[in-house]
Amino acid sequence: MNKKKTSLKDIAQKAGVSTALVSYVLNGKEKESRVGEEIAARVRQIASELNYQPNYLAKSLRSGRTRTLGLIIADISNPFFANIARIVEDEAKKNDYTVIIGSSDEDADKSWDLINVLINRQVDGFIIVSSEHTEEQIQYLKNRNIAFVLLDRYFPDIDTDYVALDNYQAAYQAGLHLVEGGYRHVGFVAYRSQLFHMRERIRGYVDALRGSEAGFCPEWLTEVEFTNVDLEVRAGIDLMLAAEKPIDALIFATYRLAISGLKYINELGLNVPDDLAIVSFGQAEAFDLYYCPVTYLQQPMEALGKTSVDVLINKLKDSQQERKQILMEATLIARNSSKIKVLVD
Amino acid sequence: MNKKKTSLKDIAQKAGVSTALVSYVLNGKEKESRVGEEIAARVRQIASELNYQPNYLAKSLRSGRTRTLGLIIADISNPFFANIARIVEDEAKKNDYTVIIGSSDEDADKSWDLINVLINRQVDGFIIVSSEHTEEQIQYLKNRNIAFVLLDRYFPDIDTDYVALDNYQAAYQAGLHLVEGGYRHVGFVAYRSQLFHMRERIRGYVDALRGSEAGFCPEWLTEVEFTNVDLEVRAGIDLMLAAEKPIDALIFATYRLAISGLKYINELGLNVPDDLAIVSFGQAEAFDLYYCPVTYLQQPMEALGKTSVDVLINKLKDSQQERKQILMEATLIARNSSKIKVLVD
DNA sequence: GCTCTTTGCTTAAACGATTAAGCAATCTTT
DNA sequence: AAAGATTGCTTAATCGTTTAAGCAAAGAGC
Repeated sequence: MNKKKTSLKDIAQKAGVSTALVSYVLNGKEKESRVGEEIAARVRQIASELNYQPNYLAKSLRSGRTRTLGLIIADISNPFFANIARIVEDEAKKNDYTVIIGSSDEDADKSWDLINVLINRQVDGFIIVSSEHTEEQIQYLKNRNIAFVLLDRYFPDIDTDYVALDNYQAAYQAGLHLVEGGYRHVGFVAYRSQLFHMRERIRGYVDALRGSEAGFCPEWLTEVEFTNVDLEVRAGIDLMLAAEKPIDALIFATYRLAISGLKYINELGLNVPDDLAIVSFGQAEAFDLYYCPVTYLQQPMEALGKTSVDVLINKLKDSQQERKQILMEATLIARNSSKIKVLVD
Repeated sequence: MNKKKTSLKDIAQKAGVSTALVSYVLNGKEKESRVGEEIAARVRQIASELNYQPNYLAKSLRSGRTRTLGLIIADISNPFFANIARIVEDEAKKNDYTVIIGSSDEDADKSWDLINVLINRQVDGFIIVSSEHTEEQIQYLKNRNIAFVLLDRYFPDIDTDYVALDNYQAAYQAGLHLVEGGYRHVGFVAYRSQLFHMRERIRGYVDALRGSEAGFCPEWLTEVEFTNVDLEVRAGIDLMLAAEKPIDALIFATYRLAISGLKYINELGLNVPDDLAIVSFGQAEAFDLYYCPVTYLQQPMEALGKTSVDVLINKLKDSQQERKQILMEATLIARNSSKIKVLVD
């Protein structure tokens, strides 16, 4: 029943030496500090007897580094972020870092809160999936000289390190895939957001359609609020189906949107892909279970997560590191939901 | 460009007072410590000018409490745990606690590592979803007098606080539901594990069938390894379908198993529920997307997560708290995958 | 035998906060 | 006016570690 944690002092007392000596021994600095062999052995012996575990608080206070990273995401219960979080956790652990995760719910105020709490807890650096209207926060971190790297989303107008997807090419690829598969009226469901990654996805989609025979029609683009996904997705799909030129294919800009939309398409009794072809961003087990496996844009999750950690840790080691602005490509995994259309005419 | 963080000392210097005074003021102890009004105002003024943010490391080192909880789960990328994690995070934050999450991958060694890392980081207490063969770790925490509460899984032979599901009644309920729906040969896919919650699920299922006309047949029970889910689920389903009395309904003991199993059932071209009825533990968006909405056992996630945090925090406030051993009930959400069978004979 | 180096340890400051104890100066009381 | 109480602050110890600096004893060099 060890009531109290054992400290350096306890070991020092029991060994009849100073805490400095114990510290040297337990940190493997015996050589540099010329510690006697027998005494070193005895210290180690006593340390293990007392089951000594160093207090990281004290270490950190002294060293000024906590070996802790803050990870700010929208919502850990969203599978995309949960996956990212797991990869970040593992990569951090490999480098002896611990991660503290915070969910911002895409809310700028909550994001501020999280950043402040984590700064107070002295994290060494941040990995941030930015929410809308958080440019100010990013600027603040830059000014305060706090290390961070943006993940998945970045601000083109702020010079920062980032690791993200090439969203334009991903969306373009999705649009092209459908057009080449014989679909002419391709809809797109996105979030109503000024976040660059979302604008890029929309831009990629629009460009792909503009390059097609049928062109792009604004009626085919639906933008929904973060806070009211289910209702607005339904309304959007209704509109796109009732348009002058009704859509025969639909791209979802995120996994969440796809889940919501596919449920509704089920309810409507529409047949995928005959009535409506589907492509979605982000992989998900759910897509495998769908009666018609869903074509999706596979993001290099592992690479995104690992790279962001590595970029950050390198920056912590050497603050003079050059800017790292990394874009990765998505891979389109074609399945039945977007199979080549058999033309009737 | 504040290069350095501002500390109490900086404020004290600028105000021409001692750090003690500053500490009293900023902690609202002016009354008890009889601090002059103007000087208090000045200190506050300077603190906000310098954008003072207290160093939690120092606070914690002094107070012996970090206001940090460790949450140990199997895998944050599993939606069940991700959900739990989010709820725990929110409830903790309400009480001014921060959570550090660690994924053990159901591996006892990794679990030990996590516990040790978090102890070194001086977390105030743990919320633990135990992996198999971690009884020793739990006993260690008890002996060291470290606060913790078990979540979702517990060990009947170790006296601890816990918050979990009544797994026996949940599985029993699932079995009964299918039997009453006219299914006679009900299979069960579980993990091969000595973990009590899994044994209870199996026991509940077996008892439900034993109480039915057709009784229970060992061939209908498949247990698969954590590490080889996909292959063993397939093999198990093959066996249960080829049994002397082939199954006409199937219960999955977890969400992961269901995803794996449903994929295979799709591949086999079996029709749910006509060829095979389905009930699964755990809700998931994926179940909504399935062509035939899946009947599932809804766990009171919110209550589980919140209660575990509350139990732990109460224990931290008052270590003499009595044992809290809380079992919650699952709700069966009946959908088409288990609809009442139209008997042919 | 005297200085110089090396060996093997200790002392003490520092990280940033909290807080019990102490000490003048002023105010109250009788 | 003397004693006691109150006010408004400071001093210094403390939490557990690290690490530069110091110091005594032993060994080396001449």
